[in-house]
Amino acid sequence: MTTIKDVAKLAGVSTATVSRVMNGTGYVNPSTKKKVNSAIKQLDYRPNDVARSLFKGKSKMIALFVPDIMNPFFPELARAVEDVTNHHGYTFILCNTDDEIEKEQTYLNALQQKSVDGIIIVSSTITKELISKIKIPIIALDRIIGANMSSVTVNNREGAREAVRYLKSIGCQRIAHICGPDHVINTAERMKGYLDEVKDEDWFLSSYIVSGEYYFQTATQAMKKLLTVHPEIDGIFVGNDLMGVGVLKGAKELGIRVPDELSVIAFDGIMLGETTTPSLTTMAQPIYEIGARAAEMLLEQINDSKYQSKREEFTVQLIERQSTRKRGESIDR
Amino acid sequence: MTTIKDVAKLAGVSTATVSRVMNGTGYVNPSTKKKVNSAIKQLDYRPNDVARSLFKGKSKMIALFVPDIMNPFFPELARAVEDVTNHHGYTFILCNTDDEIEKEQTYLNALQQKSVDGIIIVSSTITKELISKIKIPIIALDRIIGANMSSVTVNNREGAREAVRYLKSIGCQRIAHICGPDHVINTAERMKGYLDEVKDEDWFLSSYIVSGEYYFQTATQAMKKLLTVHPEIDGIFVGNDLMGVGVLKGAKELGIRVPDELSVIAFDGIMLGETTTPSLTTMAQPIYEIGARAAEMLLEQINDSKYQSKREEFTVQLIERQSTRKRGESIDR
DNA sequence: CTGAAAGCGCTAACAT
DNA sequence: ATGTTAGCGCTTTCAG
Repeated sequence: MTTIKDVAKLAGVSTATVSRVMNGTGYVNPSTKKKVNSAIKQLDYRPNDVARSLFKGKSKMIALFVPDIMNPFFPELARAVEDVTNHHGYTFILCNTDDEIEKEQTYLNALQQKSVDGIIIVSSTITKELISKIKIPIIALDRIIGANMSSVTVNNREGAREAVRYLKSIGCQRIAHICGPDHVINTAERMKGYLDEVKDEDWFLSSYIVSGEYYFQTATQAMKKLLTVHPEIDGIFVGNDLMGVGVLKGAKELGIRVPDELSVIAFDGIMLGETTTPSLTTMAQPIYEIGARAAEMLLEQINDSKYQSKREEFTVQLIERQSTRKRGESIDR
Repeated sequence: MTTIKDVAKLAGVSTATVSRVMNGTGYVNPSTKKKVNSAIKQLDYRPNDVARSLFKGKSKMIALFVPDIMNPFFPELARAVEDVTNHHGYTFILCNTDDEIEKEQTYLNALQQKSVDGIIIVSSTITKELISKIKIPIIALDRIIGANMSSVTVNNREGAREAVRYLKSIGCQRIAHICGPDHVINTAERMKGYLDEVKDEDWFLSSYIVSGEYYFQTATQAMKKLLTVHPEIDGIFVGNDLMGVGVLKGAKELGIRVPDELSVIAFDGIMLGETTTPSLTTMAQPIYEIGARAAEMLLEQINDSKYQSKREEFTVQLIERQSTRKRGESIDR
């Protein structure tokens, strides 16, 4: 490996000078600068980032924690974070935590020991105590963690309300909800939104709410059980798209026609929802934007000593596709 | 940040001794070991990995290059690599290259400067020259890169043949192929397999082969155009599952019933293929296994100075689902 | 404008 | 069995 010394020797200057031209710090005579640059080129020299990191205590790396990389929502999010961070010269590290606090703990330690500059976290299990022990900048994404840390989220509750209102507006009379896992804050928020709209309806039953655990297969099962017990259900608001697709699958298996007999709306707006037939109506999050915004905020926090933590909330947007239709409207396919 | 010096001071020993107990190298008196360990605990000391890396020239990090993180195949693969590497105490870095050689180049440099210990690469664009400049261990995954580097792949050609033979065996008379992008070696292999089985059939036309570029939407378009021009087609072998789902979508839009009028088989075996209705018959790769195996090989190569490069090929397996059915068989749904 | 030298935190000879 | 010391490759005072 060629080092700064080799360059210095070849250019006939000191290592300090080489460092100066590399970093553009301090004055250096144009002619020596030329010599140095040509030496660098000649040797195809690249500075050792590890040595740099050791000196600076920074690594030019940032990490993203996601609970489930197999849920397409997270690759889309990761993609955004990666784009932004790369663009600013950072190396991006993706960590899959399975929403297990032990894995989060392990990653947190490992990354800290590597002088990672900042972390974006999607987590429901991580605790404030754990975070407070970490001195590096952290941003919460998709789910608020608490404490006074910055976060980027969407209006889950209002989005859920909108979804349910939409179902009502197209004539659904019995609306159920397939929710996510208990411990996820989004689950609670979206459920609140659902309840806001249905709890005073005379048809509402608490057994209209079942959990699909944010998994495809679990949602299929849950949906089938639900519709078997409650065949009167004609609309379902599903907690995320992955489960929404599971519900579509369950309907097919039950011989229930979507959207003719049952309207389904979900949440997230991932590409998966466009692949099915019928395609999935959904409350779409601006996935790329929130990922990108979180990355930008993290970079601000890293580079600005007097950064103030803030919470930003984005709005979800209804995307009507084929899994919902006004009651009684004709089938034109 | 607490350093080894702090620990040494508190324990009343030298930093060398602390280092020795941490690493379990050399002799150290049980009683001093105790003192050191308690000092470590008391200070909640964690060694600085950057300093370690600088000294050792190794970072305990390994990276995986994938061409498209939005294709669910790659998260599944990444998951496997991550599991294995974490299990061995390595930090895992996922790099999305978009199959662009510039991004690969950039990542390669960045990672090398960070003393990354090894890289697993899924790439069609990377060149032998680029690789040969890198001195760190590299393994090719999913696609052979050439040179004499280790690789983990599947029997694409034979798998493709099997897929087409299966289509024939259930009575398909006109079998088309939606292939991936030109530059991907898998595309070529799978196409060869297809051609092996159909090129001598009197019905075969070269216009039965169209590209879906490994994208969902492109495949949908390609499929619709194909079936419009060639309505006689009754079987399609699709280059991967993502496109397979696109083909299913296209069929729905065209009003072609799958599998009654058209049988569709794809390649990969990702979870996405189970989410659709009909679910997708496919030649399933052992995704997790090949990812895990590549990771293991990389670790071998990192730790074994006399490692011999090798190529391992796994077998794909037919998974019959709902997108294929024997001609003339009754519909029981 | 440039060089000498200290030091980031750790490990591995080399002494003792 | 333990301490001393010389780096790993880089950056940044501090001199000149």
